[in-house]
Amino acid sequence: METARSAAMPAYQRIAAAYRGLIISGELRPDDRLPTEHEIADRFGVVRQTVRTGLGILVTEGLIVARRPHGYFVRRREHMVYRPQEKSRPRPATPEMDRFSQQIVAEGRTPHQAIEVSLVQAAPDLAQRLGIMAGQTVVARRRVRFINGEPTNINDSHFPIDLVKDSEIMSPAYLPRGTDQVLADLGYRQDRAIDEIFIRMPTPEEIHRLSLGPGTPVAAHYDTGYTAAGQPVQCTLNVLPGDRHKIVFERHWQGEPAG
Amino acid sequence: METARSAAMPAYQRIAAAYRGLIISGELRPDDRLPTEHEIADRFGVVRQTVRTGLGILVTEGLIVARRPHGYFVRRREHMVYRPQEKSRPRPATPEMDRFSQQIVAEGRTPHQAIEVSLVQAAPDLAQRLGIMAGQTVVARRRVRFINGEPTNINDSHFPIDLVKDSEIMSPAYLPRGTDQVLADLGYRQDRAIDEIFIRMPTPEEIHRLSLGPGTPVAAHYDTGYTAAGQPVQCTLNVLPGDRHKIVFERHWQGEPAG
DNA sequence: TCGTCTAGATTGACTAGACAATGTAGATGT
DNA sequence: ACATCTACATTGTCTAGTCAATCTAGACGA
Repeated sequence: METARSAAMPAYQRIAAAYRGLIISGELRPDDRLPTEHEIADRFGVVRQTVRTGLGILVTEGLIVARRPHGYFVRRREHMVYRPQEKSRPRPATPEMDRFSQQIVAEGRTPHQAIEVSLVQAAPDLAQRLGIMAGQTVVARRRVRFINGEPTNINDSHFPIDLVKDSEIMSPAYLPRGTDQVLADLGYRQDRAIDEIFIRMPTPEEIHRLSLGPGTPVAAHYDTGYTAAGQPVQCTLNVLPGDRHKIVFERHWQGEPAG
Repeated sequence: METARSAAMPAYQRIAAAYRGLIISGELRPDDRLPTEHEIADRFGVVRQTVRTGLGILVTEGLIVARRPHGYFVRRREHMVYRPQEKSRPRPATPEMDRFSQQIVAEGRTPHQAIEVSLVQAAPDLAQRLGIMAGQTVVARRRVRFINGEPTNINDSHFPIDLVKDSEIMSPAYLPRGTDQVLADLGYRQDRAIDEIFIRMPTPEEIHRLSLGPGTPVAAHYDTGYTAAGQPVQCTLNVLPGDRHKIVFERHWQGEPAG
């Protein structure tokens, strides 16, 4: 268990570096157990608290998890593919499922979602994207999507209330047509969207809704849809935990043809 | 921002929640100073170590930074816009600058980059994307991009050595044409790319190259380019610190025209 | 056999200190 | 006036414990 720069680094960092190395090199594999805090403390000649500080780093890096009273285990991660581009393709003709559910079923897994509709005051970030004043009322369709019973991502759609009041969008029921089609039928067909993705640590609310462990960063994906006239008509915030997703899209070259 | 569950929550979480609330609500603004650990300890009736645990959470969430011996400060963040789509547009006719530098100069800031070329053995993730065996040699053009003297992102391009040996790509000099054009001139014109974005905490190497503070997640953006024949010819890993970037792209609807 | 209870191992939270490291501001000396 | 030094406040690292919470495996009992 060599430690590189041993002398210069504080003990807790040496401990973190040692086990990080074992994990990255593959010597410790997913679901493998680390020694107990007491054992590590003895090996490195420090007290338990120092070990905790070191392992705490690896926990916040998302490399290990603590399971009391079993010990620390190397974390396993598998990524669901998230394709923002798919949203602007015509929806396949299976009106009883949205794209998310279709993809999950195609992967042989079981989707589930709970929709909740509420009226909220637009936070500044949302208001700016929807072109309204902060604090104005918007309709929020908030949902957490589950795969095999586990919360996987957040999908909160927001609409200016003037556009959708009295429409189906106000109903917490699942809309087979999709909200984009409902908006189109109301005369607000979208033909352009701007996607913005921020990388950050989750808020406590997000941690709660997604049952996130510590050390899990998220991507916050704002999808703002515009009509041909340039009016923003919806803004959806997708929150994707980093340990459960990869974002994938494809590009084809514009300009002179290949040859 | 009520603290809810106050009684049930451990003290260090109450402390974190309290100051998190002050920051999110805007009561504490960027660059504002928090009370000292001792003061907070007195206010909450705990010892300093408990305060440190609580503030440590906010540090790893990226909300505050500690500056010794001045105290804790609310972190300021501004995002550089990262547009993966731009890469597949024809390059504007300013051969002395790449797209990154062009964008930065247009924003009135000063770009800088240091390129380093080396031969490395392909790690499994890279090998898979380039369609070669893990451990085979690839050419790596590694660079850290700076804005106003501060490291901002990592851009490491990788090429199978057979394709580029003896070409300009082996030179650590800046290539005005761009590596894509060099590849095209060698007969490997790309016409398609797959983008994959992972959200995770940075490795120690990335922390070092980018001088990242604690609590900064990154987006790891793999850009793999293919020829018309479907052969992967380059794989670039961009590492974007979450506190300095937002990823932006735009979609236009396919399917029936708007109306 | 089957359920229940208990002891034990392990992580979680916290106390009460000590000393080190690091900038700053003020004191000091020339 | 200027440079240098020093005291100090603050965070960083670490020790040495205590008690709580949680889950398991094995003992025990009906």
